[in-house]
Amino acid sequence: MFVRQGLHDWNLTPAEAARLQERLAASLSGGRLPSPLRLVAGVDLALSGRDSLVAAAVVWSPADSSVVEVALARKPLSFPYVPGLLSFREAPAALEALAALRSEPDLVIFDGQGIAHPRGLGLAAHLGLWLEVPTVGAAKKRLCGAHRPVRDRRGSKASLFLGGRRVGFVLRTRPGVKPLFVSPGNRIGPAGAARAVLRCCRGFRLPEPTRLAHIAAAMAKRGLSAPEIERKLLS
DNA sequence: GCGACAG
DNA sequence: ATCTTGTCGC
Repeated sequence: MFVRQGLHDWNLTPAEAARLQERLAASLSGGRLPSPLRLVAGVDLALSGRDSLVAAAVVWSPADSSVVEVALARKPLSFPYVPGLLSFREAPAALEALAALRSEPDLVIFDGQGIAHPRGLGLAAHLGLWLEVPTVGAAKKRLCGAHRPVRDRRGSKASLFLGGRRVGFVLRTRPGVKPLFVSPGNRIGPAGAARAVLRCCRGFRLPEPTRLAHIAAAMAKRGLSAPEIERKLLS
């Protein structure tokens, strides 16, 4: 899919990275949920060995719940894991995998926060600046923000507030399991982000695009080749 | 100083 | 995230 180039460098110090986030957050925009939603991409990464990351991008079709395409990318680790600076660690590999996709998804879901971030620029929001389609963050844990309890029914949600502003929703994608922290990345709003994620859920806690990307990344980590992984996911 | 802290 | 055994439930 189309990915912008050269917005800024990734090899920065933690202090520089935090300052850059505050500056970039100002360029984020809202928007409506694309309709129809034909193809949705999901991205997830896994540690490959002790010094590299493998990113997996899976394109999925909501219409028939089928996998359309899988792309992988492996990059050496160049940034430590620091809460709040996750994008600087995962973005290079994630962007490379997305750029390798032949199809053009209408939306991309990431395993992490969108604008529900201390400086308003979580993984999905940051990466959204390189893409021309809406991005959504669907994290398994809370990074920041406060919310009311969420009822135990599929689709139930509670607004996630940060600094007096609603930055997303805590969404129950499935009864009996912990809710997801959904927040818009770029080119979409909180409601659209939550609707998109719920629309991609098929009985599991995680939306299919991200769930499948997680499986693909885990297989790549174990040494399986891209063709083998795609073959297994397509079946 | 004491918690909280995406993956 | 990753390290790890058994265990509860459909």
